[in-house]
Amino acid sequence: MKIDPSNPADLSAQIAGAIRDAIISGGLIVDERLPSEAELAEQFDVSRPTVREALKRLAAQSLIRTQRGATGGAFVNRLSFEAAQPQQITTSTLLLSMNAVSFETACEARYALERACAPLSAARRTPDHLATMRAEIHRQSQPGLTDEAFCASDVAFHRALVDGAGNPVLSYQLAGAVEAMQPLMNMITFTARDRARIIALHTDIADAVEAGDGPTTLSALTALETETQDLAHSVFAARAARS
Amino acid sequence: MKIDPSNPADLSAQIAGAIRDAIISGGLIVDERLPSEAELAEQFDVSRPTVREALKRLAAQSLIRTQRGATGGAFVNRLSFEAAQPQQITTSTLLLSMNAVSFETACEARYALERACAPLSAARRTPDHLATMRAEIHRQSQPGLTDEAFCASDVAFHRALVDGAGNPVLSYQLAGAVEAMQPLMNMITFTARDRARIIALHTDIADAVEAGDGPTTLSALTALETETQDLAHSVFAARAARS
DNA sequence: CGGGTTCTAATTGTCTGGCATTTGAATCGC
DNA sequence: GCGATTCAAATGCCAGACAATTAGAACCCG
Repeated sequence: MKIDPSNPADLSAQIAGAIRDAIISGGLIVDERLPSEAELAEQFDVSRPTVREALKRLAAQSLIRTQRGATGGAFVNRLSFEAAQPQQITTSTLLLSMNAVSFETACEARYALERACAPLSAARRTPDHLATMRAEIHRQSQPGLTDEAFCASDVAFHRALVDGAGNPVLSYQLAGAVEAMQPLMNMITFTARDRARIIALHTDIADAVEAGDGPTTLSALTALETETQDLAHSVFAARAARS
Repeated sequence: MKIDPSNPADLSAQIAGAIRDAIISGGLIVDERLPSEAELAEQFDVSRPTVREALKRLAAQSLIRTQRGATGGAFVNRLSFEAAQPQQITTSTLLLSMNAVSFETACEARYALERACAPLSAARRTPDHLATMRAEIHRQSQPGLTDEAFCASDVAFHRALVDGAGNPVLSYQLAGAVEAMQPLMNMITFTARDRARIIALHTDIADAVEAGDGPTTLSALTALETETQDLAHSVFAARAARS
């Protein structure tokens, strides 16, 4: 692991990159302890604060964790799906909000990905997943629910559907796509009739999943996408006309 | 933006979190300049190195960029899909390598997601995407290609397919799933006959995409998944028997 | 008056040295 | 032997300073 002092890039970035490469390539294995900050400083011929900045960069990506005390130090983290999801969600949310992605594009992506999970979920979902879906449908039908709460329940419903596929890779990827849509969905006001339609389609999906019927799940999801797109279209059109 | 000195968490982590929240909530907008390190140190009542550690954490997530000089400082980054992809790929790769995800699970997720893009790609791909796919097929048929190069070309082919959908959200999400599979694919040795089968299926996919035929693209993709799974199964079985 | 040059101030990047805090382990007393 | 104490190692944090970079202001000269 070497760095180039004449490189215009920050030393801390170079050091972080070197350590990251070592982790990715397998040179450093999970739970292995890195040299102490003082030792790293000597190895790379930089000061301790510079090493610390590099370690903070890695900590921000959950690649390492630090522990104080006698046997403390920096340790290579086992990157778990649970730990990676919040980061994934944050990044996805910011990507949508900062890049003027249209509702249409985001919605299309989300439903396309969900349809990828639907047949698997219909085949493998546990009773738990199904119970979560039913519970969220019930919550959505409560009167007096705010639009935000309705959207949050919608997200929970769809995440249960995705998790039902029993594939952690899919759950991880979809978490970003599904959660990132929430701020966009929150821009929509749902009338009672809109909610009733959505709840009916959710029920169709839950029924199809319960029956293990992949194709019906797919068509219900597609109907829900159409419904959502139409709803968003009319809401945005009305808003544009009013202003 | 406030921090709690008695909080057991690192001050730099708290500060980074406070600034991150400000960015997510819209309190700080794209390209806005943050206060200088000295000013932030005063605001949060910490030292400059601590502020710097916080800023490095944010820089590691591409949330800010820094610039030296008179009008320099830290600026809120516009998180672009291009900038986010390498991070997404790194994380996905580590998730697979560190969590003993089976080839089967990863492969299933990848092809499920790809199938989500396939109909869209068949409908919208530009001549560029098609040309890339054909070029990669051609490369794959070159004799003397190493297994690594073959896999890399395979990834490029599939990324072109995904990008053909013309949906940046999908491309972003899929980049992680497709690229992360490469290390797993590299564990497989491809015989000439294996390659010929894969190339034939790639050609089927390219033909279907060129014809704008979504269903055929789907079935070709499914055939490719089956082929890949069978291949991996036999390779791993042979390896297990030998040892 | 215009254009190029120099100067200056602001800001980040880095270093030195130090102290505080935490925490496991060794040591000592019983 | 066992518990309490001490110790040492490591991270967390701070103060101050200097170097490097950069944009703009001031200045000089034709």
